[in-house]
Amino acid sequence: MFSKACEYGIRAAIFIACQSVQSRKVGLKEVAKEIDSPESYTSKILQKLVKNEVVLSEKGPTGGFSIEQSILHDLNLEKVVVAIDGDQIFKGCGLGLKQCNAIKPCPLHDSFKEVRDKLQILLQTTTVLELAEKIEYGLGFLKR
Amino acid sequence: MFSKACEYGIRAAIFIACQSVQSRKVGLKEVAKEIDSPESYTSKILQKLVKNEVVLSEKGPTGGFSIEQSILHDLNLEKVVVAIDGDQIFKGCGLGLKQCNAIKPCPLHDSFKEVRDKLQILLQTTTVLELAEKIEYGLGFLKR
DNA sequence: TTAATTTCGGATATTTTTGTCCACTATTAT
DNA sequence: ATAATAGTGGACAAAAATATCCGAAATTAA
Repeated sequence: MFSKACEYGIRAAIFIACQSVQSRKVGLKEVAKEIDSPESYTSKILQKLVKNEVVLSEKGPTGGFSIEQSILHDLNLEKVVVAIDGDQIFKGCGLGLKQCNAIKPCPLHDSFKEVRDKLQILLQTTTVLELAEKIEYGLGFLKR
Repeated sequence: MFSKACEYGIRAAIFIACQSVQSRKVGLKEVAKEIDSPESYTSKILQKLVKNEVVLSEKGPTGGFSIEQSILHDLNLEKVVVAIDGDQIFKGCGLGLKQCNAIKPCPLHDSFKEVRDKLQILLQTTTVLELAEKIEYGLGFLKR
């Protein structure tokens, strides 16, 4: 469904959020360890999230990644996904046609659109903060 | 959502079905042309469909691909997708955890499962034949 | 039987995705 | 100032997905 990069990106965002609610910054090593992802690759993905202003980064000792409170309070999963994978997952044709719309649809267009839209709404209405809280309460896990 | 291979595979199955309802076999070249896919790669995908008994192939002149009537009448998209991409799309964790279930779920588990299940039901309840008919009636297209 | 045609299967090539490495810059504490 | 620390950015490597090629096997028609 999502690319590996996107999966790591979502997990990372949730973990950073967990720490940010406690005003703690986290380093790359800790992120990679806690979400069980390859460190160097995770670094690239975090850079994307920084560029897209989802995550904040600070260099130097005492540096690390965090999510600003103002951002954290309306950061949904869609923003994270789009920052990494783009929006093709919401717009692309299920059967891979370059163009596919109501006027000239693939034979699966209508019903596939329903699933796609449901996914998009799920991502729009799910916040990173809410998932971070699940982790805190031990109701969800980021590895294994 | 689906791999490129799977997209080609579904389109190919639909096109072959179109011809099979008229008791016509089709060659690789025609399939690739009509669904706008790379010929050699399509050949590999068709081999998979043959191995999985979705499609029938005959060698030699007058040979080609077809779908048996008996199979055509209860061939849903799920079978085609599983033949090519396997069932990970229905079972895999949205956030990429190796194991993710109700007992130890990722924080997105429940809501993601809904979307995944909706997709699976869509594929189970959609038949290749029904899509082929859409093509016949000009209500759907396999290229562009 | 021979020639033509069509799929099969293995080897190979290309492209994209995933993953690693390292020198560089910024920042902090001493 | 200096040394240590942490993210950045670019080059590179490995793996997977996508795509091509070609000889072999099967089948048909002449």
